[in-house]
Amino acid sequence: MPELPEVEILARHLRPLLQGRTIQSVKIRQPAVLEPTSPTCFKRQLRGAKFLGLTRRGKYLLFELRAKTSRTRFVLLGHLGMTGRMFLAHKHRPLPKHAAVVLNLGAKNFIYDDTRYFGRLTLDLTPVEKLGPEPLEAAFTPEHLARELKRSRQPVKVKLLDQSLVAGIGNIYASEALFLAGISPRRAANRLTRAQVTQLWRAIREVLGEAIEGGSTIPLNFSVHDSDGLFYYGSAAGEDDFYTERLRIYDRAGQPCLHCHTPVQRIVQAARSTFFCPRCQKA
DNA sequence: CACCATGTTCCTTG
DNA sequence: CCAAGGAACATGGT
Repeated sequence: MPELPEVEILARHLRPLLQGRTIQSVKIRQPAVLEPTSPTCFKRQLRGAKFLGLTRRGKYLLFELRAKTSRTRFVLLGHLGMTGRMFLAHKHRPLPKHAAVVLNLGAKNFIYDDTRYFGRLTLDLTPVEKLGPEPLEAAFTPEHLARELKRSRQPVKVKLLDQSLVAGIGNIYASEALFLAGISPRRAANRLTRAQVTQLWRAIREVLGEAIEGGSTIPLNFSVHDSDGLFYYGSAAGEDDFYTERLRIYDRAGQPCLHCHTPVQRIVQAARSTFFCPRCQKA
């Protein structure tokens, strides 16, 4: 469940579990997720390396490691795509069907599982260089947002998915932020008023911040104890209901708007679903 | 069989 | 060079 808030929650969860652990061996079951890094290069670099830290940038996870022989630091980049999960599990647990990469840490394995294999676990860091500012940090200002939106005639909803504008907003939170800001997703990015830009800026931060808080304070939303007593990100029974209950507009087509009870509309923009209230978010 | 799915990149077109 | 649109990637759920 990977947009910025979910990735942030995962990073906070994994950080203390990985810190100080050494990779004993590496199993690659789906080489495509390493691209453009080769399996040979990947194994050579990771075997014997130790986890020093873990940070997040947009929807990416940056695993900081120290190499075995050279003692040099390097970064392993992770991305969950649409269906990726990363978690620790006891070494004797059977691997999930779509486990793409398994890092043996001794008693436990670090598993990257991804049904559709759209995600990445790679040594290539170039995607991170193209990202815009972090939406919850000081570099993301209303002025930045205004300047970037001015350059585009695309619908504002589509533009919010551009990771070079601001990093971490995905299809769900784009709809959520526009709903909170009371702006139509169809409005051309460069035609928002100054007041709307400020509203949108505020809404983006509120929606993402709230999702991190909500997800991180309620254990059921993000983890469940497996038979080994280990945390497991995702796939908790009842999680989907819980998760969607927190969303105000996404996936609510036909249901009454929480503000005015007008039926929520679903439209398609850039081949992706957008949800909005035609009354609260007028064009 | 149809359509839908939390993402990104590549290719084409203008 | 840039903006914008669409296909591709691969698998599963309804």
